Amino acid sequence: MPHRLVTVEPRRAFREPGVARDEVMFVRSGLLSKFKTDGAGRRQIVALRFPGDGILPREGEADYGIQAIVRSEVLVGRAEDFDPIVEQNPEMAKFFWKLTQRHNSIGYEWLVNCGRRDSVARVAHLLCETAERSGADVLADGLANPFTQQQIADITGQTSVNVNRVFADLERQGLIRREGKHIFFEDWNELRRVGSFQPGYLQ
Amino acid sequence: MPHRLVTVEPRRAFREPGVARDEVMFVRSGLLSKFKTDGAGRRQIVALRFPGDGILPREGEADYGIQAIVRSEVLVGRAEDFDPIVEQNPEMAKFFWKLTQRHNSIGYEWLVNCGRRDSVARVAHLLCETAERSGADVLADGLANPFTQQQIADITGQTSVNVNRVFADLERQGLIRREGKHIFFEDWNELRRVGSFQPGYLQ
DNA sequence: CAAGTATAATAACATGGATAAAGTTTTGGG
DNA sequence: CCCAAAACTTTATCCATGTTATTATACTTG
Repeated sequence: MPHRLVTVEPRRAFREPGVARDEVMFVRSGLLSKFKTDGAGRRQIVALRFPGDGILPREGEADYGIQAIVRSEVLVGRAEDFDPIVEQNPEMAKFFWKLTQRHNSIGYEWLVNCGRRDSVARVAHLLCETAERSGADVLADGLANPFTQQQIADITGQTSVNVNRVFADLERQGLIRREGKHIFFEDWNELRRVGSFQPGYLQ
Repeated sequence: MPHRLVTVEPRRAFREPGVARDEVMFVRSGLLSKFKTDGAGRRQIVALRFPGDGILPREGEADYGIQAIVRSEVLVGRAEDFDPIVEQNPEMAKFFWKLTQRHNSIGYEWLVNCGRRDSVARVAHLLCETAERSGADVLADGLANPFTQQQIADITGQTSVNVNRVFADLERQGLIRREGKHIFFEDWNELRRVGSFQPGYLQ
């Protein structure tokens, strides 16, 4: 399938919401976010795309924008090239179907996170999920936290001020330890408990 | 495709979360909800299924439960019968693909709703979305509100006490009028504005 | 029809996070 | 290497929403 490799820098939106798009994207390295804004312009990050994840085409204009969390390499192809491949290849179709279902499950869990958990639990849950999805051996090496506190706020539906408080809290409780942007999990089990993180939804 | 017609009563869970399922369902009439619970047992409704919507099978156990909002007629088939039909029929595949994308978009919008809007806006937004999805001529006839206030709380991530306050508020502001469970939209445009409801995401 | 249960409405009180403002540290582009 | 911009941190204040409780009303079901 014809495609080009694009390096996406964080800090500027890579794709704006509300613009017609007919692209397929695959994350090769880095981390992308999908975001929307409410009427008053406040941003909500609605999904993350790790390496191996794709951003599949939509008919009409996409209602979300795309922004890199860290510098990312993205393979970009055209929907018209992608669609027939999936149509003619049942294994492909199945693969993307499962991927979409996985993203769906994560979306449901995020809704529970925003709707029903307090701020500490939300951040704890996000840290656990990110640790799992990043594929690193977090117990040994910790997590190279890719997010700014504002981004964590945009994911968990809070303000950056409160995220800062929550981090201080988690550290004071001895659940995490921070060295710069690196996070070590001092008490993984307790962090999971606090965030009521049950990784089953990641399948 | 072989299937059976099931009448689902509200008030009891139709399917519990965390149980293996290999069913496809199609809503013929009524209204279903998908729900999850956080660690502390607090419920979050993560999706609604109106007539014409389907609930497609997942591999492994479903992490969500299903409960009817109102008495519903549901066609239930088996995943093993459904899958080959979709695989062999590109138009079918395309139809379900689009349906899934629509549900996805709605999920993103719900996340914005829970994460970034205040309680009045959340309820206003839900009312607008429900009015649109129900397909009724809401300007003329209003909406036969299918939800309890507790269910609205479970959708919008609040408590039922606060939902009650919000309804009183919307009524006092002259945006809606209630007669029993029926809601008349006295100022649809203002309600849309308050909920920052942009129906584009419904496609 | 009676009894039990869910829903709705309202009140009083508690509190988690928002908001605002300002200072400090880190980052990255030129 | 330096400077400007971004990110982080902290404090003070306040209000929107949670919590808990009570009562009235309307369903459901035996």
